[in-house]
Amino acid sequence: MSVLNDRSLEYVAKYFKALAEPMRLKVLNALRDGEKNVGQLTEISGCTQANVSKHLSLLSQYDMVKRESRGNCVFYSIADPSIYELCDLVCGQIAKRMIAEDDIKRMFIEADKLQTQNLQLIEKKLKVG
Amino acid sequence: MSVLNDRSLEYVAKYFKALAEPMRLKVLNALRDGEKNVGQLTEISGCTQANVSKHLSLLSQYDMVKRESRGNCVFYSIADPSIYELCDLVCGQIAKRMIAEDDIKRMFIEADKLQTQNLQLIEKKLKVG
DNA sequence: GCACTATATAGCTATATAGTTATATAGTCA
DNA sequence: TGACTATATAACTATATAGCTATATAGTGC
Repeated sequence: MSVLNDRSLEYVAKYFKALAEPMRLKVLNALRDGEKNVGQLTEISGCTQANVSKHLSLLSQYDMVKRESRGNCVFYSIADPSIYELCDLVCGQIAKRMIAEDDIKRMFIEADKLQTQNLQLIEKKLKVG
Repeated sequence: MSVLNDRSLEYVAKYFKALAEPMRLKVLNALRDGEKNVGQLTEISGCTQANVSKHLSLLSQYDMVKRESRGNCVFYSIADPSIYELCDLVCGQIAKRMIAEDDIKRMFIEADKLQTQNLQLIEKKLKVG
């Protein structure tokens, strides 16, 4: 990075920007266990198909995902596994930051499991109360 | 990343977003060789002092930089060296992408040197013409 | 106290883009 | 061909923020 000029910095920044949207991370995350078509990704992401298409278009612009149309479906898969390295580095950093922050620490350790347990607890309390 | 819920994805996205601005990358890059005060960083970045302060504030919010005031100066330094790991990973990816793209390939190899040479060539031509 | 320097913040404008709905495009199958 | 499905794009709105200028805050030295 020491020899990067302004134009290169812009390029690196744009690459990070591609990873700086929760919805795109969600899509990338969904592709961890193999290719999926736009319809599947739309269902997983919970937003509109148009929006997913737009995000996928941007991700493929940066060669992060690979596009392959079969029949009248289009399948996307991870083209650049180093994306996950990036994400894991960030997660590690964030986790470290959170050691002292009890209220959000839980986010990273089996967060979804805890969520489910909490929901069950709330349901129980509602039944009792 | 596989167990991250929506809230966590937002958090990771925000972290990437902090790195997704050329000016902030420039500041972080300037801190590679040790701490600098706001005045120095203002000079290096080439933008207003107010803007630099705002970027530094955001970077310290994510524990990327460390703030230390001495006298009536405030010195900033890198708090989290893994930022450079991230940047290098991205640079590696981008460099790989560019092998086939001749027009922007030069960006990464002694880009600044080439820029200087070009400027000198232009100056020469202007003197001749 | 006052003058001076360094940094941070407030208020503003301009721009980028995530999300939407509606529509266009491309493939399949009758 | 036409009806249908899947994906991409167009046009728009709302929001976030990078940048600016002006001002506030905090430290130093008289």
